[in-house]
Amino acid sequence: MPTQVGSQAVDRASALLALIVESDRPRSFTSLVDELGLAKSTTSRLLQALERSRLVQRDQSGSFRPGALFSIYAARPSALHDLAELARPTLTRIGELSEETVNLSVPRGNEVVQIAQIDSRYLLGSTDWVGVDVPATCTALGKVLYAWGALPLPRGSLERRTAHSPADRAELDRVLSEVRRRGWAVSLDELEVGLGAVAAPVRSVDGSVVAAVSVSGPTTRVNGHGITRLAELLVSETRGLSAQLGHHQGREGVA
Amino acid sequence: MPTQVGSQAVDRASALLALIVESDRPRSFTSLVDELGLAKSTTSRLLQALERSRLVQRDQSGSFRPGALFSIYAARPSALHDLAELARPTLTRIGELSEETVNLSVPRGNEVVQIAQIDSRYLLGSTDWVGVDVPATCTALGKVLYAWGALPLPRGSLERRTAHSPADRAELDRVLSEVRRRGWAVSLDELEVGLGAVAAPVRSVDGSVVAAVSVSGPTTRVNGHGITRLAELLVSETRGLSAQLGHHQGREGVA
DNA sequence: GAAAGAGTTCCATGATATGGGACCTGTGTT
DNA sequence: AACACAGGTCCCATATCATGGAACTCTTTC
Repeated sequence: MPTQVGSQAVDRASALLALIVESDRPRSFTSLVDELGLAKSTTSRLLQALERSRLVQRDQSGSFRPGALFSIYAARPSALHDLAELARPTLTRIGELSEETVNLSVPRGNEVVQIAQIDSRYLLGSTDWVGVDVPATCTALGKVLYAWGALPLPRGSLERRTAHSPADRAELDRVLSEVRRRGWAVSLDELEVGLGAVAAPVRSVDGSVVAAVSVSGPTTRVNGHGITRLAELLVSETRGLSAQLGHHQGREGVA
Repeated sequence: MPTQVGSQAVDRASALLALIVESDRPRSFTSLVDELGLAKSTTSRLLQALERSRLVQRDQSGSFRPGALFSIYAARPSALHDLAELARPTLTRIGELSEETVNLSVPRGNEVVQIAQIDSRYLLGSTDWVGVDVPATCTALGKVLYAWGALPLPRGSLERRTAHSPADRAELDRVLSEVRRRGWAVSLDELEVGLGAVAAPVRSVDGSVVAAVSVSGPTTRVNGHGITRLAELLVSETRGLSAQLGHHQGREGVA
């Protein structure tokens, strides 16, 4: 099972590029040589080619970072949608296994933005469904994003929707540290009586939380034992998704 | 001046990739073949290699889009900083030519976030300086982002800081359409008496405005004739920056 | 049902990537 | 100062690997 027939040079260059993109800090020439085991001369030539095409660039110290083409891509308004595309298989799987509604959200400013939803296994349309101004402290997704600092904590008093919504800052802090401890968040009757949700974090290379995935449904189904089952499903699936984003277990970030 | 000595295959693959990343929408196999003039077989092989490495992916219809590695990169919290890195030469040049403070901002949520600043030609530290809760309608940067829909228009009545700040929605609308007409925005004594600024938009591949660059200083220097000079400088420099992001003149987007 | 279109696979050919080693350059060591 | 060493680039003969034409498959169109 050697390299597929076809394009050795391109495969090697791509491997270099992947290494550079997936690590969270610039890579030195030597570390790349060591990791891929290629000849120095070959590595040097390939990197020069990648540099010429703006796929990598060198920082002041000569280490390699993702190049301008990546910035160009990241500046596209649609870049986040493509994250949804990447997550699609995971979301679909969660939807099939749980038979509930699944959401993928990212923080934007002080708000939680939904970028994908699976509802009885159909992925919703193309436009972002911005959270209809729901108080994020009452949602499982919001709690996850708050818990790991992906979203700035709300200032002032908390907006509540039901008697179960977190009442004040002290209660919220308690809830969030519980979320961090367990690794997932839950929201029962907090946004609306009869509505329940469980959510887990998606992490990036450097361990920071960049998104959250939730499963939600009526509390007739989302309750007691069901919650544990859903949480386990979510945690294992989001762990896989995080790995796709280059996250390595055990790098849980500082926050 | 044929292809540099070294790596034909990698250069060609990179050219393909650049084409895919810099275009606004998925590219069909044939359009890529036509544009680069490579043999179908070669193109096919190279694309397969890129696909294998997650640098490109096919959508349902078989067209090519940037692959998961790009999403991985875009999900990094630092992705926007890298935009600043890309813009650095441009900002520095503006700083040297204008001898005033230069800022690069992007919209995030409902706010304007500064991601780079040049002050008497020094680039500021690493942390984002979030706009200290300044009402964006009183700033040149804010006006640019509002004018082309990069930032959702504020709801309710406008916060004012001086007698020159836009007073109401009607005035703001008038100002914004003027901004669109001219291609740049100005703010004089609107945020603080004695403070003046000029700003111009940075556009992405699809023509949408993704960022803004401003020059600001005391109205003793930023005034009358000086403003026109600064605006011309800004417009020509941001046009160059937009081109680096893949924007082509004449695609000014729909908004 | 034929024909055009889109894309992949095959294969002989030689152009092109390869890696060893020379070479350069900057940095710390005696 | 002279020296050693690591990090990196350049050069070049070799043969491996990419190349493009053509054959082939699958799908869409008329």
